[in-house]
Amino acid sequence: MAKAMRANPEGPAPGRRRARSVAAAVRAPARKSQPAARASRADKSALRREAILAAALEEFSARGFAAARLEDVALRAGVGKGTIYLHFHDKEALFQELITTMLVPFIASIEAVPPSGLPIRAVLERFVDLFLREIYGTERRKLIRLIMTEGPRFPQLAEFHYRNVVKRAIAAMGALFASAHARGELRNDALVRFPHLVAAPAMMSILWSGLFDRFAPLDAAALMRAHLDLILGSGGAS
Amino acid sequence: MAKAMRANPEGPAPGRRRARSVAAAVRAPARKSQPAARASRADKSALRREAILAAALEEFSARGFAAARLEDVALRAGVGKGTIYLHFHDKEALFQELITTMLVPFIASIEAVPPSGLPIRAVLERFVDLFLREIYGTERRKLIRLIMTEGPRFPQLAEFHYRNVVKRAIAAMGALFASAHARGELRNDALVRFPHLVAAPAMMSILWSGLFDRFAPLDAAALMRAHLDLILGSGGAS
DNA sequence: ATTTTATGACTGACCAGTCAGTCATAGCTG
DNA sequence: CAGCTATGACTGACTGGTCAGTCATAAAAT
Repeated sequence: MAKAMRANPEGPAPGRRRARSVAAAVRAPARKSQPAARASRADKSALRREAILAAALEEFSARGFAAARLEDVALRAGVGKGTIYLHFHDKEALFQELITTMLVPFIASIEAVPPSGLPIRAVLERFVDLFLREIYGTERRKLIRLIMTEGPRFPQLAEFHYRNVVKRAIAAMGALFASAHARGELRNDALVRFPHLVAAPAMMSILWSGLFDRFAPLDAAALMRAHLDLILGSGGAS
Repeated sequence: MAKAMRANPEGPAPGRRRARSVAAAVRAPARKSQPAARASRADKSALRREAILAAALEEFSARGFAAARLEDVALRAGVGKGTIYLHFHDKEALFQELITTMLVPFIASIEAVPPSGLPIRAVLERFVDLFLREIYGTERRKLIRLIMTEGPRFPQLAEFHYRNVVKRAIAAMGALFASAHARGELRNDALVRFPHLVAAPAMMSILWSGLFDRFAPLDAAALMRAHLDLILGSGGAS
């Protein structure tokens, strides 16, 4: 009895051997603007940190926070286990920083979108494109899923994400819908009262991709477009 | 260093002492139809099993599969740890049976809903009520969230759930929308092509309740009603 | 008394986090 | 510039604690 226990390994565990050391990549002096400069210690350190974060995203996202092993993270990053602790205080700090630092670049761009006088349809189409290109189509999708699945166990993280992403996005969307509604571009005030609704299919796509894509792939782009048709009442039959 | 590690305990861990033994409840001969009959072994066994399942739902849902401790499940169920192994082969089997047995009663009712000639709006309102009353308003909500969060690590479970719940529900909804569309009750065919869309706000409500309810409660009933207005284009302003 | 069921102390595996030792690099010296 | 030393980034074997699963014993049922 007592077989492994670690649910559904996937990938890394078995015959994996330490990813081709970052050291190799580091040694290559390929710095764009200063071609001749050797990688300094600071450069290498930063590269290692990045490698650890990328590896952590993979492992946490494949196994969940509790079941992910830091040794696997180290292995995947091509560093020793101890190195992780030179960059992060502990497992939880690594997790929190992973979420935080990978999301921060996006926080700025959330409200930076010009709410110009474009028709609501055009604005939403841009958001759909943005979502598909910059989130759904990248490893950021895994990040969002991590927040959704681990959030309940990390209240600080959920709160951070709420205050910095969700709340702002909802406020921005609400304003957008309010003005569109005032201009008579919406059939009713449902979206003004619950701007959340516009994002529901996006969340669903992300969840679906993790759960059912294996045996029932979902065309997220088509789904999102259909959703726009649905809530904005485009062409269509009948 | 090396402090506890178990992220965000909540509830049970500290000074908890074994829930008032089920044995006590079991001993009370309160059987409805056979008032005099002592609780038989089979009855007691079944009660214990139920208690374990209920406790497991609480623990798994609060901590996640990997971090939940079977000793806590036993404590909460008011039984010894060994007793769990009289009813379930191992931790994973307990988890899978939890999901499976608590969902099976619902599987039947999914397709049993009369797709009679009612207007689509009335049918959907019933579904919304059903969802709010039988899922969102009960501990089944935790079950659904568990599937969403642990599903990726338990492919069998995800597949079971897909084949027995999701696929059927989508098929039934699709048929419903197709006939409504044929009768001219829908503006376009978005819902016919992606019946998924009708469920997205329900999924979102469940996720939200686990993540953000603490500091930004969401009125799920109002959200669902607004969603119906939105996709069916009811009264409203403008 | 015998059989069935329940229990919780125990075991072994596992893993987060540590730290003494290694070694590449920065910087100094002649 | 070549050689040498000091530095601290890096490593992985190790420790301590945790927990799934077992099993000898106790309790209950018949």
